[in-house]
Amino acid sequence: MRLIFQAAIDAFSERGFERATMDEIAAKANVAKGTIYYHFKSKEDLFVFLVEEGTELLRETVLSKVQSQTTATAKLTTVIHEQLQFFQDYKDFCIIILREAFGEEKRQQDFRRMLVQYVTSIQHIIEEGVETGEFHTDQAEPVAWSVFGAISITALHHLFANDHFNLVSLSPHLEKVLITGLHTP
Amino acid sequence: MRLIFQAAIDAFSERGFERATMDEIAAKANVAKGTIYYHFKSKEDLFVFLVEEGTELLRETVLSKVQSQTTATAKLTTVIHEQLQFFQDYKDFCIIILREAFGEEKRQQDFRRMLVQYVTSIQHIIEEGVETGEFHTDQAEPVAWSVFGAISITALHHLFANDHFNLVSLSPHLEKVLITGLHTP
Amino acid sequence: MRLIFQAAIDAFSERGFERATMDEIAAKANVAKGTIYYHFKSKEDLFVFLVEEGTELLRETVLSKVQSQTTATAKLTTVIHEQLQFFQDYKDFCIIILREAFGEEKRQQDFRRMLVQYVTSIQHIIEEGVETGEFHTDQAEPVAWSVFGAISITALHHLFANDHFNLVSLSPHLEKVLITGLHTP
Amino acid sequence: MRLIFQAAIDAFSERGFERATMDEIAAKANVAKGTIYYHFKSKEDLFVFLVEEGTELLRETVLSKVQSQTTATAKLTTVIHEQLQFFQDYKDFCIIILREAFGEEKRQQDFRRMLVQYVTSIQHIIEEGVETGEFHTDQAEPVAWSVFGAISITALHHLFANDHFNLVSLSPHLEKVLITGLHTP
DNA sequence: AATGAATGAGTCTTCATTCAT
DNA sequence: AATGAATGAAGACTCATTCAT
Repeated sequence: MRLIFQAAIDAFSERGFERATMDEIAAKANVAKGTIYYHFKSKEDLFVFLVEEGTELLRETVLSKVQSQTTATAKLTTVIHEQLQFFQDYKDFCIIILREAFGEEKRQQDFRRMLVQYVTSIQHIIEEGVETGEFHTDQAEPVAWSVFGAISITALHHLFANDHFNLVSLSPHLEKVLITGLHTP
Repeated sequence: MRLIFQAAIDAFSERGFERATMDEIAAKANVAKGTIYYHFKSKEDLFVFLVEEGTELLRETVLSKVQSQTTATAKLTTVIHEQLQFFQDYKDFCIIILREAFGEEKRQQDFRRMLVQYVTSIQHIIEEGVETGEFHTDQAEPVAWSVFGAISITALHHLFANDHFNLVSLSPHLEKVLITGLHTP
Repeated sequence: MRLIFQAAIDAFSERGFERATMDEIAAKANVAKGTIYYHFKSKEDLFVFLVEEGTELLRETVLSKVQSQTTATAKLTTVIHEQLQFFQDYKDFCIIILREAFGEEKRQQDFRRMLVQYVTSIQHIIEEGVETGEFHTDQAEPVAWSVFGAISITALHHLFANDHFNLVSLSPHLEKVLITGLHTP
Repeated sequence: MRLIFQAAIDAFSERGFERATMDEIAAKANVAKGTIYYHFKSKEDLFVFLVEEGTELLRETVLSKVQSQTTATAKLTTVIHEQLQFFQDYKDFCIIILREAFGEEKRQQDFRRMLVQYVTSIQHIIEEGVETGEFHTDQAEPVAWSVFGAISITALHHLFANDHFNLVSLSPHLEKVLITGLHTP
């Protein structure tokens, strides 16, 4: 079961949902193909399960660290840092996120809903910052997506451009852009 | 040819490279399947051609407007505005960009190379701003990707969340995050 | 598996490698098309496997009978007789042999290599006969191919000219030409 | 027209009737595909025309030389020599002969009929030899096919085994086998 | 006479899913 | 619980042939 799970992450991230085959996953997991169907109703089912677990883990991992921070600024800094760390640890999963989150398929809509949950948490941090006077914006939603998009795409680019890049080292530069702003004070 | 081109954009953006079928594209274009193969060597070939044209158009559209600006700040503002406008005009293509830009397939690598060209142009603007003293950062590359990622993902989210959303209205909020910074002055 | 094998021999000999279709073979074998692909990687793979088995069988069948003969003359007579018998028993396969043995495709080269093995065995018999003084020639290779060619083409012609022709009855006439010679003593 | 003819021989011998494409032939002939259809009704038509011309040429070439010989032995020797020479000169065509002469397709039957004409001429020589007392056999037909088969297959083997082999040098060895016989006198 | 863009029927191949064991 | 042989629907691609120019 854990073997199948891991094999699926592997296969889906390496080749995407469509190109990954059940044979491939079975081989990676060292089980017979039928065994996968014993545990999961379908390929889609396996994929959705896996994505659910993944986004859940992302949310928990990042937000648990956030809670111990007091200021909104510190919280947002933590989000940047922890999301980078997560992408580093689960490179494969991070690829899946951006590859399969946009589209009209039911599965993609479900997936987007999970993502929205996560980004909404970021949005709450920003709204909190606005209330405390730390941040300044009147539209927290696009800002939250910008934060998420900036972190994700930057991470993804560096992962593909440079196999063993240390994503966390990007942290200060992302803080610079997203929190301080590019403008010279 | 133009019919095939348009049909392909349609199909690929609606269902992604894998799920879109040549039959589907042929039907949308109102030509026989063989006709597509008369003009393009393969599904992949058609896709690559289409993506090349698209990124080329994105680069030209955005950068032509940028050139008339004098300050780096004005240029970056223009990038944000024009890229949003482009995503609005070519919604379908913008979906393709993020869906198919990351992966190990040759096609995806080619695509990434084109994207890098575009983002490098953004990077140059930022470097220019650092030289003129407008901007402050010592790592223009991740910053450029952050800018691109923030715009793209935010645009994509709003396109899927709200069919007829006016993307350009996001412009000021993205400028706020990316240029001014979230922090209250 | 045996069903597929037999169906393939049938189809390939009836219509040749190119014209025979996997649908046809599947239908003849009474299995789903996918089943063939479960056992063989491709049409080519199936064909090569089948040809390998066939030439192997030809060699074994003919040469096992040859071994019990003592003189080279008796051995060559046996080759003629047994090869005719084999062509009679495996008419379909004998058609394949001459149809697909010459050409530049990899498959045809592989096939030729197998054929060469068989003909080399004939060549050894001739060389043996030369040593014992029974035969007289200084170039055993073309002689061996002549023997093989004479038997094969003659058999093939009679098979096509006359559906139920008894090939083995050709034996004495082939011996006459190939061993005794046409010339009146 | 001559260009198309030559291109077709090229293509058909290189890749066989099925694999050779009209596009390929058109390209080799440096004409548009439509032009071929202006001159020939179909691919089959082109092929049949070409094979007819070829066997016709083979028969004429070989038999014209034969006529000037007086004894049956000399005639048969000439057949061997001239057919080898023909195969040397028209290597490509000789490949086609054996590849496409056996099968149930109408075209293959037509083709076989042409071949039968040629081999019948050989048969007549043998019958003549029997009458003059030069040869000894009571079944001229299989003998004639043996002669044809021995020459053809031996030639074909040497053509594929050795690109620039001089086929005519095989002449004495084939005479040895087919006329004198292998047996030591 | 010659062209070459367009066609669509026909093939190979893949792969998620099922089911008897 | 687990297996893996069998399935067949679906999809990419090929290519002989046509026809308007």
